Amino acid sequence: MEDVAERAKVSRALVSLVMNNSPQVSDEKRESVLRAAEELGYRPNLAARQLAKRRTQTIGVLVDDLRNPFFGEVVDGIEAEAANHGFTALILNGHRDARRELDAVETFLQFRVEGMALVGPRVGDDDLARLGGTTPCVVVASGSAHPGVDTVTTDGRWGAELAVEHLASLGHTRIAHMDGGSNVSAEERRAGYRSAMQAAGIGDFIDIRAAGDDEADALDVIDELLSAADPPTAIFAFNDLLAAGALNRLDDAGVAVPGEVSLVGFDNTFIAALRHLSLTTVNQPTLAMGRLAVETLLTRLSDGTDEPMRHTLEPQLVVRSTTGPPPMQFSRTANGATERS
Amino acid sequence: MEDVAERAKVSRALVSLVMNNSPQVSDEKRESVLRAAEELGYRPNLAARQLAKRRTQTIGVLVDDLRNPFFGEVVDGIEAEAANHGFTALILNGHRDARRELDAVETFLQFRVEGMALVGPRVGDDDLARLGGTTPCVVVASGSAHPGVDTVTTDGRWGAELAVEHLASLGHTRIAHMDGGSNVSAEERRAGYRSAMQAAGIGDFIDIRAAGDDEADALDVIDELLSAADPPTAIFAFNDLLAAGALNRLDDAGVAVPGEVSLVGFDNTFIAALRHLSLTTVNQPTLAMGRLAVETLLTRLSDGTDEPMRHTLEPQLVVRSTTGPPPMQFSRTANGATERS
DNA sequence: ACTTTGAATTAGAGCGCTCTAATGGTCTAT
DNA sequence: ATAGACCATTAGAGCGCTCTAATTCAAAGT
Repeated sequence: MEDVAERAKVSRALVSLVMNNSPQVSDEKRESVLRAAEELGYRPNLAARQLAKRRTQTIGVLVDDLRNPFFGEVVDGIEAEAANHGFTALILNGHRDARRELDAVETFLQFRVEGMALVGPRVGDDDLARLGGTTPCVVVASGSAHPGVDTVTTDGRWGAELAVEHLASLGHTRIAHMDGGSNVSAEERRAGYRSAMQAAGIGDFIDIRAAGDDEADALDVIDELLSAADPPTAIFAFNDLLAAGALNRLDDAGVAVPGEVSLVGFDNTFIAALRHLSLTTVNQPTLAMGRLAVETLLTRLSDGTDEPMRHTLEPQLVVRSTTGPPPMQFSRTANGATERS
Repeated sequence: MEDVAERAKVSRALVSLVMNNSPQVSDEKRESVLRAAEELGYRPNLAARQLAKRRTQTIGVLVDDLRNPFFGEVVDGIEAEAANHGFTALILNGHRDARRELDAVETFLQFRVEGMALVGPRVGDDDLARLGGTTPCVVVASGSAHPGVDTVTTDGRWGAELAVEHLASLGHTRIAHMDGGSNVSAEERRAGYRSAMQAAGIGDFIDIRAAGDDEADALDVIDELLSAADPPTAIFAFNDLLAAGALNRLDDAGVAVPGEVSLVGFDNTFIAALRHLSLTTVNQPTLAMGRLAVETLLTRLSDGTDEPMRHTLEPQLVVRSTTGPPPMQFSRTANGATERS
């Protein structure tokens, strides 16, 4: 910078003004500074700038898993909106592990990011609240009951209800749920599953199996389910990846979908839309979630509100080809009872 | 930091030493500094540290597209290896656009990253070389002919050859290639396709169609291909996503895979492994590529070598269920000519 | 002519840290 | 005792920038 100033025969301060394109610089000087900068290949040092400015114009984005396209889409939304507001998004990977998430957050904090968006985090509520105290922090796609943290989520309970209602309306009664295991948003979907099962009058059949969020997590659970005394005729899976894994295993076992078992996923990632899977699923408006996350952060930055901000978006059932009526011997009779024909 | 020093009744310098856990600090002082830091919730300011240290211990990772799980896997490898060496990986998204990639690189440069890994970049060779001059820079999964840049790739030519050989050995002669369009690695795979076609003695049937790298890019091309005068009996697609899109469209059109048309993808992403797609594809060792990318960067940082480093990894054909012999009327006769029966 | 106004420019302190060289202290060798 | 060696600790400059307040200068007003 020194050099640039010298070459353009101005002061360092003027160079700084030009670099931040301040309006109060004469065109003449601006030109000559820019030229000098160009010639010297000068590029402002972000660390120094941040230090002096005492702000970083940066938000941290923690992603649970880069392999899951769902998160990719959310992050796309966040990045786009952040860029709109002149912020840079720093992406860090949580690797589906609470400890590594905490490390990443620590890194963000040392970077002095102005806000953090945690996309599908696995850290507990108390940790979240502690973090939120330091720096604005919004949890995306994961939900948190803690009053100290802002959230942007799709209504998981509602989404689960949509899935179960859909299955129930097709005539299913034995609807099992492969849940998200330790995943934070798993609880909501479990609750939705339960309430919808009750509401449909088939609460007796509630069957929740601990699974996970990855294709591999589905395998054992499907085996269990198939070998149960009264196997389900429909399965509602925590997410699309899990559903895809389930589909694999069902196929292996020679079980027809939706002929013998119906299957519903969650997220509406592009893999659900692949014609050969054609998975019935619940859509989450990923891009909107990303945008909203950034807006929430910015509001929090300007406002001094104390109350937590909760944005809950509407899920949407996307019916494709993995759901259909249950096989005949399990279909529901007129009086609502289930019996073998 | 001032406050911590005061509270622990030591100098700022000592706090610095503790924070960088220097061995030459007495246990007593170390304890009391750590305690003071804890009590005050002190966290070193990374920007200040980087400025003073004149190094950032950071590498920039530019990803072409966060939605493509292939890139997610490569980035996972990079992050893991970077962490092993005490580096933080800054991830930025190129959004499949050369201009935005350049912006991202500019950001990296301002951050003074010590090295950059460009994963599947679309920027041209000349731009790459210019960047590489400033800061060590390795191109991953994209290839570059320019002597000034290091690369880590899977041999795309070989991979394409494997795909075509496989199809040819099944008896296909009309093998079309849906290429990667403007994608940098598209050229290599085109070349491999060509040479393998020639080698198999079916060079006359070479048919390359400009497509892209996304499911959507496949649609029109498949329509074209199907309505051609002499439609192919096999298609080699630039990547799995494109192949998945092709599968969709073929299904729409009522074309049986592999009954009427065989299909091969590239990358061996998890979607290829999904039983319902069960896509024959060419594997790229993603994790290894990530690790190797970081190693290359580190070597470049320590060594003062001038010559470019090129790591070319071995592709592997993964045969699944989208490939089979061509339909009877197109099968090859004993003398190697193709004719309708 | 002289002040007033305002715009363009600059000097210089300070952001929070690290690093070099200097300082003080303890221990052994002479 | 005294010098030398060695360790833990500290003072203070400096990293590359921004920002406030001060300065300069030209045009306008009286």
